[in-house]
Amino acid sequence: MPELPEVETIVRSLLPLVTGKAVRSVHVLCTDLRRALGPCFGASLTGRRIVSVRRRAKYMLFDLDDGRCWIVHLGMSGRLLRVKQLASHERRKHDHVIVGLSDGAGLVFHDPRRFGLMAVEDAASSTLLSAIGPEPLGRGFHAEYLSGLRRRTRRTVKDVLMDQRVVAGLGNIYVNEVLFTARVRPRRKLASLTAEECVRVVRATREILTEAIEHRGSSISDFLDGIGRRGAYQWRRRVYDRKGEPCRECATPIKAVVVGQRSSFYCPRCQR
DNA sequence: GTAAACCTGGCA
DNA sequence: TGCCAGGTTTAC
Repeated sequence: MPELPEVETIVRSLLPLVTGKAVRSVHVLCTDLRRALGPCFGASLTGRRIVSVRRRAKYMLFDLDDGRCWIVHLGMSGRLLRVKQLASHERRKHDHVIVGLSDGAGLVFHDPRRFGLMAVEDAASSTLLSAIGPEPLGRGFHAEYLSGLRRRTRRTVKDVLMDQRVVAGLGNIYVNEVLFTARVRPRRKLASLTAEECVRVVRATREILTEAIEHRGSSISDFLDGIGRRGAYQWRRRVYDRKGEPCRECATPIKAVVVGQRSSFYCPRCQR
C-alpha cells in the first residue's frame, strides 16, 4: 500500500494528535510480523512520551523522550489508525498491535498480510534505516547523482528508482508515474539514459511526489491516513493500473509489461 | 541479475 | 481455482 506520499500523509495526520502524549499501554496481539516482535518491545515503548513524529523513506518514526524511536513500516497492507477512545475500540481481525496513549486515544496497527514491521531502536544506529538512500525531495537527490550511477549498473531505470538504497520512498505506483512524466520507458537500462533524461527523471520524481502528497496519497484499494481519511491521488494517476486506457496526453492505449517482477505501465508514444 | 519467499484478501 | 496486489529480504 504505502509509498512515500502515503506515509507522509499518515505522519502529518498523526503529528498534531500524538505529539506530547505518553504511551500508557502496549498490547501485542500478534508478534509474527515480517520481523518477529521481541519480548522487550512493549516494555521499551510503555511509559515513554512521544516527542515528535517524522518520516524517513517509507518508515514512520515516533521519537521518544528517552532518545529512542518507535519505528513503523506498513509493508503492503499495513495501516496505523488513531482511535479517539481506545476503550471503545472494537478489535478487528488483523489488529496486531494496540498502543494506548495518555489522552485515552490509541494507535492501532492493522495489517492483514503482516509484511509490516515495527521496533523500538535508536534511529541514528538502526540497521533498518542505515542503508537507505537520499530523500527524493531533499538536496541529496539530484541529476548528477543519478547520472553518476549510470556506468555503475546494468539495471533498468525502474529497478534503480525502486531500490531504497538509491533513493528513499519510491514504490511501484510512483515509479510508473515518474517515468511517464519523464517520458522514459521503464525497461530502459539506466546506463542508456542521456544526461537530459536523468534531469527529467529527477525533476519528475520531485513533481510527482509533491503532487501526491498534496492530494494525500493514493487510496487505490484501501489506503487510509492516520485518522481514516482516503487519499485522492488515485484519480490523478497517469499510467499505473491503467492498461488499455487512453493516455491522458495522446490517447494511445497504456501498455503493461513486467519489469523486475512488478507490473509496469507506460505510454508507448509518450515514453521512449 | 532473477526467482522465490513471507501472508491474506479480492477479483475474474 | 488461480492470479494479482502499494514491499522487502533471501537464496540460486
